[in-house]
Amino acid sequence: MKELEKAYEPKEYEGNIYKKWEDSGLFNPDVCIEKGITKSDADPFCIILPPPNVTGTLHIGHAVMLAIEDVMVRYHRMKGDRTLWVPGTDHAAIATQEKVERILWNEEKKTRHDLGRDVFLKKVEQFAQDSHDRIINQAKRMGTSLDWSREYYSLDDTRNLAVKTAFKKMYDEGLIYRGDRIVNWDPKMQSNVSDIEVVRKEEKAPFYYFQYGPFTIGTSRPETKFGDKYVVMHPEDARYAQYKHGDTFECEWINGKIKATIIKDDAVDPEFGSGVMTITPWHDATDFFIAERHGLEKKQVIDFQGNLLPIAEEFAGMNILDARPKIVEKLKAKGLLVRVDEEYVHSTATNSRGGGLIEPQIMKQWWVDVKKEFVMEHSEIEGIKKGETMTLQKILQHVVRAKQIEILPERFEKNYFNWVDNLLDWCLSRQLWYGHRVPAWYRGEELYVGIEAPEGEGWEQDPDTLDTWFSAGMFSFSPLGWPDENATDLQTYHPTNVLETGYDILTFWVVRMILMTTFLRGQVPFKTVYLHGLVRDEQGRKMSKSLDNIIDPLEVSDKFGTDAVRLSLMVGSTPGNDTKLSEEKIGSFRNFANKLWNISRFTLLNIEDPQKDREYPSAKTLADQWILARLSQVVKSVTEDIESYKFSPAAETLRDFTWNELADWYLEIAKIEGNKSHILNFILNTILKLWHPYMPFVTETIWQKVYGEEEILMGEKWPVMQETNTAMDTMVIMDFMLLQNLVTAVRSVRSEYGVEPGKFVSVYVSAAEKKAFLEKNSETIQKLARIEDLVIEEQLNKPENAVSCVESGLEIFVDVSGALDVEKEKERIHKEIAQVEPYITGLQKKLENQDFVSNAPEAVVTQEKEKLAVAQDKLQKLHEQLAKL
RNA sequence: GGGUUUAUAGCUCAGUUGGUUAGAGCGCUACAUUGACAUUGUAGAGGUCAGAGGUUCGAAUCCUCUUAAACCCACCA
Repeated sequence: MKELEKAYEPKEYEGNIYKKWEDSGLFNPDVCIEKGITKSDADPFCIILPPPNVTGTLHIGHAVMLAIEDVMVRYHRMKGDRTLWVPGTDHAAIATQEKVERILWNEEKKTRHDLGRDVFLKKVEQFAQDSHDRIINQAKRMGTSLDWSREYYSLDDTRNLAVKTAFKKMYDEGLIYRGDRIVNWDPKMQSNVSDIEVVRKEEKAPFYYFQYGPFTIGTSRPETKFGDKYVVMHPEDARYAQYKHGDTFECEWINGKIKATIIKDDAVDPEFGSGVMTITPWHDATDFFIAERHGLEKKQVIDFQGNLLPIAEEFAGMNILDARPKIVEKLKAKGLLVRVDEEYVHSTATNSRGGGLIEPQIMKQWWVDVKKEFVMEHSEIEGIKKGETMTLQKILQHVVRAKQIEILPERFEKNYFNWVDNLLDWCLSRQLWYGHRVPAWYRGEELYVGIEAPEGEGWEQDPDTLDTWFSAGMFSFSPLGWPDENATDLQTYHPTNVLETGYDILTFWVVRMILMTTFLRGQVPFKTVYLHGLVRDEQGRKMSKSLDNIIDPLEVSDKFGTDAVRLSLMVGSTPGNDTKLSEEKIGSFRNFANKLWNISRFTLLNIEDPQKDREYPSAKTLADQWILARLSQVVKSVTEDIESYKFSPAAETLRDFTWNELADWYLEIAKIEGNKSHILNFILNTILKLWHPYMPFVTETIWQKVYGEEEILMGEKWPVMQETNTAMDTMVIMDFMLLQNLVTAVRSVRSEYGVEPGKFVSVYVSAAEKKAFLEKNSETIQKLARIEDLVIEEQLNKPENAVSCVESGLEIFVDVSGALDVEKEKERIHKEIAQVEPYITGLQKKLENQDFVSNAPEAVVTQEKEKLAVAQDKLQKLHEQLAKL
């Protein structure tokens, strides 16, 4: 006979199990088809793993993503779908380059410019490779059933071809243009960054009011004011009605007299400050757009290092932060400083990577025009026809509004539309070195955009690289073989089924994926977006190095087992909401994994000849009928929950069934009734399959111990839902509940009277019409409740020295042999009466209410009547018992 | 300034379209333990569902307002 060790030790098995999965080839759907596990014409199910950045290691957030996706993938594979989960990593241009630059500075006090582009890139590549290897190992440790044969890197040759092809196609269509626009320049990083990469931080800074001709203007940035020669106010502002748009005046300013022009524009908030401002179009986005609207001159004041240009005269060459107080000093000396608000709070823009202070600059950059019209060349999108005129923005709005893409939870659609409805052109180019080069070449005034360098001498490639999200925008199809439109994977698996990712990158990534995919392929990238929440520490704080509250997924996997970690990340969390994680929580799932192990251990000791494919077992006893009825309900409910992305409820249903019903009741009864080999085999077989997506290691380990090492659970078929007689099941479940209630009632009395757990008692039951039923199950009841003599009659009198109670319509008398305490009993019965009486009164009132009786559905009224009858019966019996004391 | 979310037992959370005497896990209390499992079992205590109104025969659930916390967006000169 096979036997399991006493406790489940994850460390002993996890490594081998993963290797066995890998060796089996079953992560690859083609192998599943070859081996006959999946039918070649089965429905495809595909998820592209959101590729982790090669900036370091996987954190707990990655673990959530891996766990949820692995549940879906393992479920669909077992269900028989042609299931593909594609792994990859992302070069994360700015994040990776910043990290390597920081290391370079800390270790060698060198900048990237000291090394030069080629040498620096070699260093980044090495760093990326190391990170990649670490990440892959970590992902494997989490038990992920990713098809490693299809792994991609966002910067590899195939993806580079995809990027160049996409860029050219969008350029040829006029959707990509090169132009001078204001960008977020990071002088520290020496690159522009996109709006979403900028974080704003609140800061208290002096706010200065200066006299500017007849006006008072306010600013927290005096150093930008050298070139200011336009003064802007709201056209409706009555205070300044006397000034006309285009009027000019002379006034004294920082470095002498200037000529200023009056501009009326409704971008000015009359409530703010004096309602008048001067503008610096080169270094402020709002000002830039005002200048654009009125065709005003723009002048650069600050250079790309963050120092003042010659326009600042005596301040030229100074860093802006050093110059600021000196400029204020000078204006004060000239009598132009009106007042200073020292309590002013505003927010400053910094680069989310590296923390550099953003200085807006006007620069020539590459952009995606989201509002330009173009003709759809190809469309499989419902509601958009081939040949129809669209804009990128309109497509983005359409596909979600028309439910071509479902966002879960639904409320994030609001975020999506908030973003998409206010969409601005997308700045593609970065002055970074690590990334896809812009596929553009220049020769004098000539510009060429293409896949390869143009023919002829003297062409120079654009030194800039592309925003990481440009390549990431193609991740639903570039990992499947695009631009080869005939690639089998692309044909089979696109559009993919689910994009599962954190809600924090909805706008970063999801929007860009939809944009790129709909334009380039005329398809949506995925049908469903499932957004998980962030994992926080037990106090709800973000995990960070400085708080030292980081839970490392591998560390806790070592300690508690990977299955426990996976479960703890899924149970108790709902899509779009953050979850709190603690080691205690993980520990409780470690306990559960061990429980499942011991359930299996017990089962194994009680079955002869374990076989995995047996016909549906027949039930011999009530308990058998009950557990099978419950099992099929559980199969149904778990299947439906997983299908509808309710991963936590599915696991909770399973856990409650496994622990509270199977282990606590059925296995105990199996010990009494005996001879349950076939049915135990069937139940074990089914729950191992049901648990497999959540806890792949422990279930696979048990499976191989039970059925042999050549067997692989991950390739098994998902349990089928049995055709059941619902009415019968309900009756069986009700009957079993009566048995449970009786047993629990007796145990409760025993506990209350301090009857020693080992001691047997006598119990008398007035069972009315349930007499025959209870007699049939008397042995089970006796053993479960430690009853020596169990007397069951339709109606019997309370024996001497017995404690009585009423449960499910039964009157139960427990002989506590002399320990009966009449006062205590009176008190107990009074307490119960006090509980039932208001309940009855409530129900009576409800049923006397004509509005209720006429308005409520009949079923509800009937139900309430039944409740009342049961409660009244109970009350009556309680009174009788009281009288007999 | 606009928007979103959260508020249910000491803690972490369930509670599907309004109809349960409001549930689970952890923790807590008492008792038990060499027979699958102390990573356990049995029994139990613990909640005016943030507050105030309203709709309804009926509200934890729908509406309005208030309070508290978290987050996102915005052209805070």
